Amino acid sequence: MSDRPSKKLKMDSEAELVAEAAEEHLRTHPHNSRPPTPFTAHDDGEFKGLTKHQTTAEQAEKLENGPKNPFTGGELSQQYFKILKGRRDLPVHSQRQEFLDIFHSTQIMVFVGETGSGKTTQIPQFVLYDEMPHLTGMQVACTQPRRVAAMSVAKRVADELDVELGEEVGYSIRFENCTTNKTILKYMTDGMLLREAMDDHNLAKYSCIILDEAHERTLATDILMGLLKQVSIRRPDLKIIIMSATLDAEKFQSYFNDAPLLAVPGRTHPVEIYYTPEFQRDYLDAAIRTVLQIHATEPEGDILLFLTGEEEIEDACRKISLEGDEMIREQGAGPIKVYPLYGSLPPNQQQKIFEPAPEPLKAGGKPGRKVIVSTNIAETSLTIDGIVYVVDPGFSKQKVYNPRIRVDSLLVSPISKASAQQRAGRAGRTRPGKCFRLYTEEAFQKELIQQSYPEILRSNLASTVLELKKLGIDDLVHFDFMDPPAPETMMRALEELNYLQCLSDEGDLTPLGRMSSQFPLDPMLAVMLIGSPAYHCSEEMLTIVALLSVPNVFVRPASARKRADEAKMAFAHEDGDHLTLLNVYDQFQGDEARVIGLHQWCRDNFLSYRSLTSAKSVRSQLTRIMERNDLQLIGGDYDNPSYYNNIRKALAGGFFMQVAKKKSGSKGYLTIKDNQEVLIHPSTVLSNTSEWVIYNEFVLTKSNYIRTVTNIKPEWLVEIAPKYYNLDHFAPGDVKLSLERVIETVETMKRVNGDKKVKKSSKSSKSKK
DNA sequence: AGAGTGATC
Repeated sequence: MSDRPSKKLKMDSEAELVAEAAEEHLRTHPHNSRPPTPFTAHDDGEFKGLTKHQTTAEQAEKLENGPKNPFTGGELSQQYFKILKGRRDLPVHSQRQEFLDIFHSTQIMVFVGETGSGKTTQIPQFVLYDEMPHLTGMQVACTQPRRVAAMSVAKRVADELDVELGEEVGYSIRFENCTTNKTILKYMTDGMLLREAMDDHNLAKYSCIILDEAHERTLATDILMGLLKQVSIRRPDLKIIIMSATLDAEKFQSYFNDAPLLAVPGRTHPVEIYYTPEFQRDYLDAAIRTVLQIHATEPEGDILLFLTGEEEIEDACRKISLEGDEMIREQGAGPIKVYPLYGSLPPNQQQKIFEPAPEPLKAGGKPGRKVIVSTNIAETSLTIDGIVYVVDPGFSKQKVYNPRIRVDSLLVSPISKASAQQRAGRAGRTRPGKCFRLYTEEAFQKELIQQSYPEILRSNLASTVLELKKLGIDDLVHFDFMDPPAPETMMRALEELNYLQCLSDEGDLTPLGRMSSQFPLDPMLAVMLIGSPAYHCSEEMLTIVALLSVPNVFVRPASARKRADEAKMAFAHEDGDHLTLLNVYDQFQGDEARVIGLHQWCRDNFLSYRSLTSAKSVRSQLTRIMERNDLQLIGGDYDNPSYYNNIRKALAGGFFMQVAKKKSGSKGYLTIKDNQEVLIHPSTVLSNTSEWVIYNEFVLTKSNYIRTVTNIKPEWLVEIAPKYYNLDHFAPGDVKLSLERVIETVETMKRVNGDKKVKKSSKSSKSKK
């Protein structure tokens, strides 16, 4: 508390910065004329006499005790007091004063609260009582990695504060802004806060920003941390809290200039960990045996088994069910019910995991047991109460990005220690549990890495780099990432954005780049969309882009693969998968589907209702952004013979870097520039005769595949992207030779046509067939 | 010839 002269000096410059921030705030929020700090409540409200950043836990608790709602002045309900009692039992409550002391003493703090500590619901409320945003006109934001979490926590906290959801407490997620000008506490997805930051570099409307679940290290969280570190200098009045679930908080502390830490214990039951004595060669088989053994020998309680993917899970479910039935017949075991759980499962089937375990076969008989076989989704996104046994083979599918060949792939890889701990914790939510790890203790100690690699190290960064540029960060090379991505990944992203003309040769944002950054899309797709009015097909391109940014619309259940493939062929377009997607959407929006009912129509045609409806929301969001940017909404004339050609040209305008050429005398293709040998993914509708194709993605599974492909003409490419198709930069080979011939032909045609002058009217000709 | 962990704007 000593006021040394040096500090005094610093205070002065800080005051200047505060004034600057206030000015900026005034510019963007002219209605608010209050200085950001210091602030004492003088009006007759409940907070009268309290000074911001000097309140105590006692004062806050007194206000919480009523009789009036301190934030609205309204009456408090019975329900409120009932919940308040429960809140006071949460582990964080006993450390409220300790929290406030640190909060007051520092601009940035790290808060570690393990499962059950109450951090997500309580800490933001602690902040409210100290920041008094309802009196200062500022807001408190709390970010979550997932939409459902943002929504459900906001609802809970609205109840705890006895206010209507969307009024004082609200949430903001994509497609849904549930806040008003009364909102003082806003739960939001981290991606949403990042979007806001792109238009408001100082996040001027917030007086405190809480990043929750920071340990998950999502791309958005990582960028926000880097951004907030910079904003904290420009806005000394902004408080920042980094919340994490793991004890591995030193990394956050040291990143934020040795920010102080507060750790609060969680409230979970102990979980006993068992390891296998030796390495398991076949983890799938070991997992199934372990589940059955638990069922045969362990007391009542449900089982959660972690596997890596849909097929593996469905397979395991079948086997466990079969063997379980045999155990009932032969050993008199209790009944067993097995449920799969993975992301692409329809919601009604996902819900089934919450059904109670089966009843004993006869009264007083052996208790029934529920077994859930799940992907990582049960590690973070979904919590299931009643799990007592966890079986953890130690693997998950993880995204890996290879910048050299620009390939995203999903690899089955060993999980991290943190993940293993998280999985084990799932057994202790309702009572003490057991976790069976199907690897040795030595492997756990020596082979598992501490934390999973953050997403930023495993992703293509094209959209991230564009976002950073839009955030006003010019010097990306020296941007202070918590974990800096590989230089090669950054270079690839910069290069790609330059070819797309989103960045100039100097690395500055171009008007096209600025516009592209407004779309929640991969820059390639954004550029394609922005360019589409020139080909008279922005309506069609909106549909295609929307469908490319939702999960696959084609459903292919293992039990009906052949019928599903036939259903798909009914939508097929001879020129490829993008046009096939367009056909699907047009029919989804058509009369026949409406008459049958969209759900039924989707079932009949093996299409995902969920994906198609979410594509519809994406499409309307993208349409609004097009309108806002005065981009023409225009659909082609279906009867015009060049209708599909225009769409294919527009596709090439975005995908000109993702092109493959058929290898002569082979079923394979070569990607241009990289000369990677690839196959067209078996899911395509395209026959194997197309010479040149553009592809949506390059995936590495059992082989190198290009997926979602459309047949194009090479002369379009050299016209659309002459810079990229500068052949000096191509390695010698088959592709280069073909391109040289193409360019030669194009040049010749230009020369010949140059004399004749191309007729301008050709575009408007609507010749009917 | 043969196939999708999870999430987000």
